[in-house]
Amino acid sequence: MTVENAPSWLEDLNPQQQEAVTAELGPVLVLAGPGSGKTRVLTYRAAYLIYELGVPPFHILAVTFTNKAANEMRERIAELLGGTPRGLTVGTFHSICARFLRRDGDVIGIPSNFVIYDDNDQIGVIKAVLKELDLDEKLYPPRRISNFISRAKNELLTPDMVRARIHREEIFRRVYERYQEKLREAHALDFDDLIMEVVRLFREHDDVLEKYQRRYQHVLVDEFQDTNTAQYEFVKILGKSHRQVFVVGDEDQSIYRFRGADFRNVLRFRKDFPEAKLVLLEQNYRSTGHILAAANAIISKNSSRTPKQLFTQRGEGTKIRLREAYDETEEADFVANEIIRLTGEGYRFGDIAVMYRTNAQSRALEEAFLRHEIPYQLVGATRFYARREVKDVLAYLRLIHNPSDDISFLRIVNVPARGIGAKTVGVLQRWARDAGLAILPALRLVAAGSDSIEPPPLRRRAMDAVLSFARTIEELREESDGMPVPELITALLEKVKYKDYILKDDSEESKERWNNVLELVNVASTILVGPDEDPLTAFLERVSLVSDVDNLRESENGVTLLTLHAAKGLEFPVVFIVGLEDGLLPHSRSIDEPDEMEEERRLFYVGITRAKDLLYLLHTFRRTRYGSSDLSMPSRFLSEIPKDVVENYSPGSYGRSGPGARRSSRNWPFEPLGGSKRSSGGPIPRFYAGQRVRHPKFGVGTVVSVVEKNGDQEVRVAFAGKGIKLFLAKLANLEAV
DNA sequence: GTGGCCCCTGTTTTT
DNA sequence: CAGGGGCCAC
Repeated sequence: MTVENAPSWLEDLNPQQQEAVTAELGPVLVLAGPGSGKTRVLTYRAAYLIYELGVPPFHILAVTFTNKAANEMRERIAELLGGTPRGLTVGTFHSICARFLRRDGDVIGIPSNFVIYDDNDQIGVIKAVLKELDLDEKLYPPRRISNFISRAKNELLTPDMVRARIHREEIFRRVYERYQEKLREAHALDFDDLIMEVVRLFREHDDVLEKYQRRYQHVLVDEFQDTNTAQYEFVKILGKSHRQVFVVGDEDQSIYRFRGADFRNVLRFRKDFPEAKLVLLEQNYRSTGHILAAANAIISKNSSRTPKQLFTQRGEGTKIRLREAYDETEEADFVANEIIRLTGEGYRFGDIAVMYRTNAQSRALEEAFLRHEIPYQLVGATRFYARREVKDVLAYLRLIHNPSDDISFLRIVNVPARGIGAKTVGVLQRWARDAGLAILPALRLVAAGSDSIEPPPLRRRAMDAVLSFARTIEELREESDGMPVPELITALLEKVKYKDYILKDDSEESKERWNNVLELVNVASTILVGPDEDPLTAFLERVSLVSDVDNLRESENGVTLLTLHAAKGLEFPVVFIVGLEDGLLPHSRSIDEPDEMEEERRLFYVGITRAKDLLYLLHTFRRTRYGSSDLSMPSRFLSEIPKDVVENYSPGSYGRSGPGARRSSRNWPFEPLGGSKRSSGGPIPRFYAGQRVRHPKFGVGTVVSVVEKNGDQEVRVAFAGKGIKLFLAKLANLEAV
């Protein structure tokens, strides 16, 4: 098949896109810049295989990283072909692997009703292990250990394969070992296991591997630069026999290093599939010229990349609007006011996104939006599924589904309170462990009067409470078989009197909690269950594997608030990026590591390239972090943007020229925003406690305290009748009297 | 065993 | 600033 006789529906692709879509069978690597039609190429390729080459959809596997991307791909393919092709598999790495394991995991000892442990569950298991091994959480922080374990698993390393170089790593390794046993006992897998275990399944069982290779003769992968070693291996093994592997990615948008992603998998791919056809997509259909120029300038500073030069035919467009606000409150206010102004120009709220480096930054924005009555939707942050009440209900469901799930057992054994305290729980844990069983299954044996197990050493009262709890779960389990999940949730809420527990006072917070529980019932009723799936299994799996962006409703007319990470793959006519300060972007944790710095730069690049028409870049003069306010420096990345694509922007109605307008910094190539009165330069006065000073507005006062900060002084001055005011020596026009 | 208070600490990004 | 752990009083 060549481009010349391509069917008409390929005509809306540019030559490079066509080249990729109609590439001969065999491995294909598409390196696609932002906005160059990456997803389009992927969906057209799938459609092309089916429609032109007559490949049965059954033989196609398309893999993405988020459910949202998977759904989009499925829909777009359906649009092209006029209906969803039967048997086509589209899903995330995690959901696909979970499915494989439910079906075939038994040969490597994975029960088909396994639960998926999330982050918090993992920490819970690690803490339990630390207690068991009598290790101090202070010395061996669970968070670190979980990262350690995750990193190992992403590299496909089992505990015995991890080589510890220092004592501490050896401890981590042992915790990993015991952690893994505990997961197995609980019939649980964590996120990383889903991938790693499938790879193990494929490696250890040729027959299973061959079955999947025969089924999936075409493998398509989106966002290939985000794969970690385990995911790469998954793709490689599956494609080994037929080599029909079509991957699309962009090294410049690799922003998940911290969770094991390695964009060098692109290079590895070229080595493992040397015959791979390489296609570069450089034409950008999204952004205007100025925005693209900034993006190109930023990313070209990175050393490890395949040079690409994006171009657009959209014209130069509006210059980038750069602004400094005094602090995060003013920054948010500026964004809000500007959004209102833009809606007057015909933009809709839904056209606009505000992006930031850390979730904590969303707060100031939310507050401003509430004040200005701007509708918004927040992606991520305090996620619905992380809410306590939601997790409680899910723990009940998980325990019903899988009685060995000790983490869920521990979570709810005393929720609502039923007189089973920490001591009792401790006894139960030790007792079950010695018996080599999970807690609930062990209790079941006791309840059944089995003589294969000694009852736990508990007092009568505690024992009764525990057995009653076990019976409750057992009854729910019996009643629930095959029951639709919403009904099951309702039944269990009733049975354990969860509503009374949540609504024990009638605060707003309680009501909101209860609403969340009801929302969960609602979610359960919207989940699609396949014909051969158990409803509860399906529900729990969908819920475990949702990502933040999955919940983004594009149809809704609200401003989108999201992290730069969550923004990847999206586009908006108007984008605000806030908090462009050293320490935030680039993040302070990355500044002394060159590789990390390159990743921060890519993150900025991803943000910039989300914008179609208007891009606003904001930073503050001072920012409150961890409760205290510090002076901030503009992000060093800002100085990498060519000056001629930036407009120093100050909208008419909002022309404040606060202290932030003045700055002398080598980071700072841009003209200050107008209005500065204070002459720059000249010696900055030094102050000391007890000194008498004069302020132009407050008059004469006494210095109460002086704190040295970032080369400046924070001066507290008491004024008679006006209280104590805080100033920065460099800015406030304080003079010694 | 429960609930409340206080201190302390650790603060990135997430399937 | 906020979540968690430790400690205390019921």
